[in-house]
Amino acid sequence: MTTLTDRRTVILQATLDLIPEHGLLNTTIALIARQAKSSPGIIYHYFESKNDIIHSLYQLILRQYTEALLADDPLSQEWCERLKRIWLSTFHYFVAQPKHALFMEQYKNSAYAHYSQSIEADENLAPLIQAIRADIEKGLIKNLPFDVIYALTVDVAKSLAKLQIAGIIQLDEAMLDEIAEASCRALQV
Amino acid sequence: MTTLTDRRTVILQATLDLIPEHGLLNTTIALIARQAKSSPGIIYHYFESKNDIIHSLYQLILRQYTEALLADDPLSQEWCERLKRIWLSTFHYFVAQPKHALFMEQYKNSAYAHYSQSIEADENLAPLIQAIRADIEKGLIKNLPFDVIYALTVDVAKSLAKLQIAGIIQLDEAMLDEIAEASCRALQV
Amino acid sequence: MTTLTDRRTVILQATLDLIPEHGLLNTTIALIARQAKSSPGIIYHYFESKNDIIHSLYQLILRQYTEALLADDPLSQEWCERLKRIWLSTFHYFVAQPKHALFMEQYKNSAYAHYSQSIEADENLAPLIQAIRADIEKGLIKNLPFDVIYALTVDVAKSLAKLQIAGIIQLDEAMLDEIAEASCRALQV
Amino acid sequence: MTTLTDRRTVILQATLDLIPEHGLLNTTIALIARQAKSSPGIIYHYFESKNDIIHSLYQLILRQYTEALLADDPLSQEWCERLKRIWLSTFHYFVAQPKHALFMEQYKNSAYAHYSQSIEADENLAPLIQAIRADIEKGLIKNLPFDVIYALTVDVAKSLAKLQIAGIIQLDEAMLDEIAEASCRALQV
DNA sequence: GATGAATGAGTTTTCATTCAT
DNA sequence: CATGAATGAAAACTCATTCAT
Repeated sequence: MTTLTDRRTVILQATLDLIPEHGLLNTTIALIARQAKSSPGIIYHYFESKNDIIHSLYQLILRQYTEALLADDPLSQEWCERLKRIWLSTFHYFVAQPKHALFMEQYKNSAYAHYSQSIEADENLAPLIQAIRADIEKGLIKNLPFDVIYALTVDVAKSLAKLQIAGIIQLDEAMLDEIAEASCRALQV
Repeated sequence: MTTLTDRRTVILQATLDLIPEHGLLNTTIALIARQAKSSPGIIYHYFESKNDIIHSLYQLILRQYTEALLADDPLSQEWCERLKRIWLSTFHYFVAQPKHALFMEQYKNSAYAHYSQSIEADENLAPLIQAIRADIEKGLIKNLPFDVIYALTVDVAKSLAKLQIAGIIQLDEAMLDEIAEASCRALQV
Repeated sequence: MTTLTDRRTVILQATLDLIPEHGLLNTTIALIARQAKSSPGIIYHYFESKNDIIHSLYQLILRQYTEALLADDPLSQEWCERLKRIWLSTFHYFVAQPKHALFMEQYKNSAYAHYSQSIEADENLAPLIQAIRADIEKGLIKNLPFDVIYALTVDVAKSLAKLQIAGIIQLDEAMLDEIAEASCRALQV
Repeated sequence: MTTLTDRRTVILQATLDLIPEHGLLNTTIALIARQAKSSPGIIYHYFESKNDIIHSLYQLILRQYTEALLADDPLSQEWCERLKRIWLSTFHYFVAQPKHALFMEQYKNSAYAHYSQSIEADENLAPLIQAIRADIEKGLIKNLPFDVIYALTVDVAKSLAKLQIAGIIQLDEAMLDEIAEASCRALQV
């Protein structure tokens, strides 16, 4: 028996399947409906608008990514290990979930995400932010805005993941470890 | 007397003025025509399609950026100084040309840029790529694909420039220098 | 125990509650179902179509109005008193039942009421029509088509009732009596 | 050479031609376009929305009606003659322009006219309202709100015009004069 | 009887592109 | 060269109606 959550998920999955190839704009409701083996009308039974679908999908992916990140237990680590875990978790997550990486990129610079704000506002990341703040206060890593630290670690890992997905580069574990290691050095006081 | 190049430039500038605010999708030909104090019809005299406008604008901005980059003479520098110049030139260029930064983002994840390829293919960057290759061969910097080096320097600088433009962070010259310095350390053998 | 008539009535009442505010068009089956604490499906058990609901509601209201009209015993009156009773009953009925007045207006000029015919065809009004015919034959009131007499009395009363409902005018009993009186004079030979 | 006004008029006329038969709802943009021997897209070159078309048409018809009314010079008449002229002008206008009568009815009780207000607010009618006010002050006609007087004259005339258009009644000039005369008596002090 | 998910045709609106002037 | 009216193929979204449960 299908539940409300199931149906929503099927629609979100269909959307996720289509966006990397078609783009946000060309992923029409009709296309989503067909991919979900459904009809345009029913989509509006589960979502208010195309906007709602896109935002819901964004939230879902963000939640899954942060869960994966925290599942790797970066909180209980020493500072450099913590940064490396964040870096490597991010890279591996998006290489494993290429559609997530591609969707996030599509989303970030679309009309759907028109308000730009600090990632510090993201509640999912709260424990991580606190841990890093503590590292800064202990004088272990440079006193930089969290957005800068994020850009130097997560964004870099995500961007290399995309290059790997696209087949442009092939980074092995040793190289990855080295690059992750570099982010420690970059942030080290 | 207006030349063909002039008219094209006016149209491209109008497009650039509109996209950061309206987005690629909502920057319609009619809007561009009005901004360029022209008409929809004449735009098709100078460009084949909206696609053509977007791509031409992309090429123009890319050329201007690489010119700015090379104008800072990174080629004749020692390896770390070279990387820092690339980093700082990129940051300053996009902070000075916020519309360029915003357009590039809009472009990168749109239906217009659907083919992804290595930036090594970019002819404008050829001399820079050669210089860095030489640094690698001399064993000064890590043996990484150029795309990775690019991601660790240019992309990071561009991404921080966008945060600065958005007002989310405020990096002063000292901090910038430190972060640029960090990219040396990150790539150092 | 709920009877078929009960359920139909609940649905019609729900429809009547919604139409004044939402209009005929925006009073969707889904909305009616919710208002009737029921479901879209079951509505089609009691009515053939939305059309059927609207027409049934129209008939119901028309019947209730004519009942109220005849309850005021205009038949046994002298001609002018009769016209005044019709006038005043109509006015008071629609002021007391504002939703009925508003529905009738919505209905009259909708796609639902596309066939226009003489009100003389309305069986409910038969006794009244006969009484007025008799008045005409006795030479008491002008020899005008019944539709004209109807327009000069009932329609005017209904239209003033709507103004009163809307709060545009405030007619007291004295004024009402005077206007009703005027309809006698208007029809007097 | 066609002017902007011409094109707008053609579209409004097409709309007016369709509404009596199809109703407001079923007069789709596609239908209007076909009737105007045009295309859906161009409609939006001349009007902002379907709403805009409907409202513009309403204003146009209202203006034409009030012009016809004032063209009959009711202002320079003695009070009863004035009322009769208003009555007869209204009747003849709508019999001559049946589509106008039918459109006005469709409009009045549609989602397009959602705010109801006193007709005293209608600027076109200002001189007429003043003349009637003066009549009231001179003690010639009853002291009633203008909306009531309007309902007793214009609305009645319009409503009989519609019956005549529908072929339900056939009023000759003598009868009309008599009914118009009756509105004097109805309003006489 | 009752539910509400599902359908899909139909509606308004947009916009790149063309072309008569 | 230049204009801007005109086209028409989508797109998002709605809703009466059906039907499996």
